[in-house]
Amino acid sequence: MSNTSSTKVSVFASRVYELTSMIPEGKVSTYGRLAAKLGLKKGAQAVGQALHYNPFAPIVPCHRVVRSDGSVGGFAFGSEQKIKILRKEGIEILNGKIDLNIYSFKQK
DNA sequence: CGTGTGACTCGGT
DNA sequence: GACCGAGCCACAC
Repeated sequence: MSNTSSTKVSVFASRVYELTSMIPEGKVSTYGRLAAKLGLKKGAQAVGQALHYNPFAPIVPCHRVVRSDGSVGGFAFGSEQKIKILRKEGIEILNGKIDLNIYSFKQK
């Protein structure tokens, strides 16, 4: 996903997609965690925007990124869809919330 | 270059 | 638990 020649998307966004695409199936990550990996411990919102503008919508598993409190957060195609997909991947969602203690994907 | 906005997060009420 | 306000960051105007 690295934009080598053209600058369709910002470098920041490219990194976000890269990190997002490496999330394994059945696991999830949070906006804040991705931001931290980019060196922006408080740029969770910026990460969220990058995913919102996500030109790789179906390619990048942006649905595996949720809020730090376990809420599914948002989704370009609607949070309902997001939940559906996550459940399909084997993630159990109770009350629109995900058990981060079980499904959170932490990589160093 | 200043402002507003949002798929965020945290702390207080 | 829900609502609110403040802080942070990238991006569009």
